[in-house]
Amino acid sequence: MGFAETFKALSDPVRREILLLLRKGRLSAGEIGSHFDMTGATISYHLGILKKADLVFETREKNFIYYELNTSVVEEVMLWLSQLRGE
Amino acid sequence: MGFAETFKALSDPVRREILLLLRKGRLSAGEIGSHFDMTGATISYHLGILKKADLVFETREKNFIYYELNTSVVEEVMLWLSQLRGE
DNA sequence: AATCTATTTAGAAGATCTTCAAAATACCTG
DNA sequence: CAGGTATTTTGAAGATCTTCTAAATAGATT
Repeated sequence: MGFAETFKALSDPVRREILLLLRKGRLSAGEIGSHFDMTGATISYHLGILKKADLVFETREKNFIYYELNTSVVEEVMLWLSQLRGE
Repeated sequence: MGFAETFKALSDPVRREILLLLRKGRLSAGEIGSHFDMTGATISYHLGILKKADLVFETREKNFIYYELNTSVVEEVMLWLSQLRGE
C-alpha cells in the first residue's frame, strides 16, 4: 500500500482505461489486452503495477489469469482526497 | 487539465505534503520550502507541476508568490474515482 | 541606479517509467 | 510426455522525472 504507488498507478491512461474496463466484471489478461494496441508483455507490465498498487487482484483459473477491481483502495484514495476539500 | 497530469502530480510525496500544508491557507513559495530539506529550485519545480495540474493557483503580491489550493480539481478527481466504486 | 530578497529557469546527472522482442513459465490437452 | 495457449519475465532503448548548482528574472528598498 502507499499513496505514491496508487496515484502513480492511476497516472497512466492505459491503466485507467483498464480499471474502467474492469467495472463490468473480471477479465483475463488476454481480454484486457485485446482492447489495446500493445503487446501482451506491456499489458502484463501495467497489470503488475495495478496489482502492486492493490487496485486490482487476480484469480487464476484454468489457463487464465483473471483480473478484478479492488474498490477498497479506491475508497482510501477518495478519503485522502477528501481531506483536501473541506476540513 | 487532464487526469494524467493530476494523478501524476499527486503521485509525489513532496507534492502531496505541499497540498496538505495549503489546507490551512495560502503560503508563499519560501514558506512552503521551509518545510522541506530541498533547494528552492526543487520546490519551485514541484509547485510548477501542481500548478500545471491545476491543483494550486498562485497570486503575486509584493515580492512574494503565494500558492493556494484549488479544490475544484480535487472534486473532479473524486468524481472520476467514484465511477470505479458504485456502478 | 545599485543592491537585496524571493523565486524561477536552464542545464546536467542519475533514477524511474514505458515499450518492445525474445525467452521463460504455467497450465491444459491430446 | 509433447505440443499448444495464456501470461509473465528479462533485457534493452528511449522517454520522463527528480534533484542539484548556477544563472536569470522580478520586484522592493536604499
